Amino acid sequence: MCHGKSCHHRRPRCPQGKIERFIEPCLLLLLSEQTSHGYELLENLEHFGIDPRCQDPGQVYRYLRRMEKEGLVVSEWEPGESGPARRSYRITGDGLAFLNSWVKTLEARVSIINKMLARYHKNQG
Amino acid sequence: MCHGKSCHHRRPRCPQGKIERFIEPCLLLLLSEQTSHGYELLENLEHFGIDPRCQDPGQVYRYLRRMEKEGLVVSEWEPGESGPARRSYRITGDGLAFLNSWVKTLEARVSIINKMLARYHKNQG
DNA sequence: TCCTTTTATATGTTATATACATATAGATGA
DNA sequence: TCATCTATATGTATATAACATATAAAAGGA
Repeated sequence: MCHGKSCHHRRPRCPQGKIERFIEPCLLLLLSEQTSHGYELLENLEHFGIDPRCQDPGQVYRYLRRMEKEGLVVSEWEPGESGPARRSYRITGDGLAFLNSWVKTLEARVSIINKMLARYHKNQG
Repeated sequence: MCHGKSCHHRRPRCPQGKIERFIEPCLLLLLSEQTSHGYELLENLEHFGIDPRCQDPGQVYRYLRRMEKEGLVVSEWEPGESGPARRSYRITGDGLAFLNSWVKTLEARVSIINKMLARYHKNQG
């Protein structure tokens, strides 16, 4: 993954049109499947089509800490199997409920974008 | 529409998950269909499922001015049929091209969100 | 042993975007 | 004349994302 000091990759400039706070429901979904820690979650965001090089690692850690403060997840330190200790996160009941409401929001968003795209394509056709 | 001083409607608190700068492609799409002015565009955003009470009118005018500065649209003052003068906007070639690239971006976003939603629903099923 | 890389977490600062509030003014009609 | 509708615009605060950097344990090679 190379986020270390020696890595000089530049994250590509990511274009507009991001979904605000989208990594939040993604993290909650991953945690609804199994407990995990920041670094692993960062890698697994890739499964959602989020280029990990596009993703600011700092943001992931900040979201996790915030979600814990809000009671959506809980964490505890855990010795690393190989490597340094990790903060292991587990989703709570509130977290699951919040994920459900996020899903409704996202479905509404998709429907709005699709309405716009349909109108665009109708004009072209 | 009641945006006047005497209107005490409060815009409902709109939840997270907005698509960043989404009104920009919506405005460009509307302008690709016909020239229009800010106030009319504001009302027509409703057709995209955007609650006009959720939409800050000031944002619409700011986006129009910015897009003009960027050469995506051009404007000229026009006497109002009834009511005050309007700034009438027309889309440019650059604006049409930009709309096309926005559409690609939005299609990519939809596919990412759908991937996430599919995974969520698979877990529930 | 020293140095580099990988794994892992965290925060400071700046830039951008949105939300909220308000100012201005011409036209219309009671 | 006074309220309302139409119409455009900007000031400011807050939220979000982007960019940069700090820290440190463990693993492995020279």
